[in-house]
Amino acid sequence: MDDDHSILQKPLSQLIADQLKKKIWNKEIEFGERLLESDLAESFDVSRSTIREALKILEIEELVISKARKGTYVATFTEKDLDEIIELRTLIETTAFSKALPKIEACHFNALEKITKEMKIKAQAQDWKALFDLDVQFHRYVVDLCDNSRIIKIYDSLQVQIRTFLMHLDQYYSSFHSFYEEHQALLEALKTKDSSVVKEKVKNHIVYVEEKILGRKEVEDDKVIPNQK
Amino acid sequence: MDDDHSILQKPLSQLIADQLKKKIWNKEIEFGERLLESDLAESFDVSRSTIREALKILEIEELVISKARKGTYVATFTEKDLDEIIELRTLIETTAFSKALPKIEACHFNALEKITKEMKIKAQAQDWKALFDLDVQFHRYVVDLCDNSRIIKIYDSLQVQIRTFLMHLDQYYSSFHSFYEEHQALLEALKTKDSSVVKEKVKNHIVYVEEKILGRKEVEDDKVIPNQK
DNA sequence: TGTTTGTCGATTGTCGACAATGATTACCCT
DNA sequence: AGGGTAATCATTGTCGACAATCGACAAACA
Repeated sequence: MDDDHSILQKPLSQLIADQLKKKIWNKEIEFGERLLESDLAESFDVSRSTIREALKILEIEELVISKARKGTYVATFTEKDLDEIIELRTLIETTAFSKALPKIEACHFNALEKITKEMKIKAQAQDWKALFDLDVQFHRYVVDLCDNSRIIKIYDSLQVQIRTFLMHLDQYYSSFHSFYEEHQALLEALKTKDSSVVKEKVKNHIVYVEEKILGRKEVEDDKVIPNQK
Repeated sequence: MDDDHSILQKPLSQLIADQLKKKIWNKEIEFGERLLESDLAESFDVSRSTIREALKILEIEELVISKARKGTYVATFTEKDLDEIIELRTLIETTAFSKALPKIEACHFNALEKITKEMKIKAQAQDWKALFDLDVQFHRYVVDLCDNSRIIKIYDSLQVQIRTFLMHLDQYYSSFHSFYEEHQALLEALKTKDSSVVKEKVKNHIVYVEEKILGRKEVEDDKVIPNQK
């Protein structure tokens, strides 16, 4: 439907990769599904080489995995994957926030407050998608101040994976208002300029997201989460 | 070694990628050098498509960076990059070690002790290359127990980058014996099974490596080992 | 009947050629 | 002569075809 035969400034393979990503996010392509190069080439009306490059891009983003001579498949997310992602995100984000702390100026607080206020509006409008975008924006804004490109890159990679996972959930378990309050609290924590306070709040926030958004209860030693449909 | 007209079980592009990696490590290709697809294709006697795939593989490993329509270049390592890598390595490795702690059994300690003893031997033989391999082996062995594939993957990626950097140093500034002692101490720390002790020691160890191996601080009684080749 | 082996189709890997784009040079106009 | 513009050249992006390999099915053998 979206014809991209307009002026292409970006490589075609990149556009294809983006479209494929959207298709995965829109559940037009399921987890674990095999991505057949020839079929994709036909459906996108490009050559297989281009598809190949697009798949390599998605592989870098860890959205697909390809095994030699066995094809490439959309990455699957098990409970274990989710645990890993959350653990890593906690580690990376507490560090990034802590590192960003001394660099935060008034202007940054203003930007963050603007985002938070926008959240309040979208929460009242019950616009989940907008809220999610604002969420990403908020966290990414702070992480970006941490001055370590590798940490930022890892965060982005995690964000893509989280988004992919969220998009595949049938329903979200969060209340709109508490979502806004959470980020308000996060902002307040940042304003204390106290590293340990911030770290604690970030950790707390991620646990909150885990429990509320994903509908998980307390994390016990054994995983007792009925996730299968 | 060089002629790959034997039975290839792996994709040609992967072999090329490996060879390119070696070339970078052997300083046959310098940092920041442009990798011209047509030249590489000719020198490896394969098609440009294959070279392209190989470069994409190296891009995933972050050994090269490619800008659209501007070519791909060998990644450069500035002081800032080194700082970033060390910071990230400290974060990842303290976490991984700490997570691995409860999973370490007697058999693991045996394996680690074996590695450490081997280090002592190689230290006496002043075999730097073997020592370096044992070093990687030691750390990777523990990290592997942390039960988070994403953390392991990040660690591997860092290791590749560190190796790339080290290979380009003209000389090392470490004493062989202290190198062995460091890992012995690391092993002792692990045996305490105390998370904070381990984290502290790992942090300390990485700083040690930074200062000694990379010569960021002057070291009094150590030899300077020329980096052959 | 169960196992091995050979053949075939499907799919990925590799190739060389063409197209699009960026950089460089040569040229023209004032 | 200088600055801007058009021709050119080098290099990456894309293409369609061929080759190598894998998986499945069928045939031969015990």
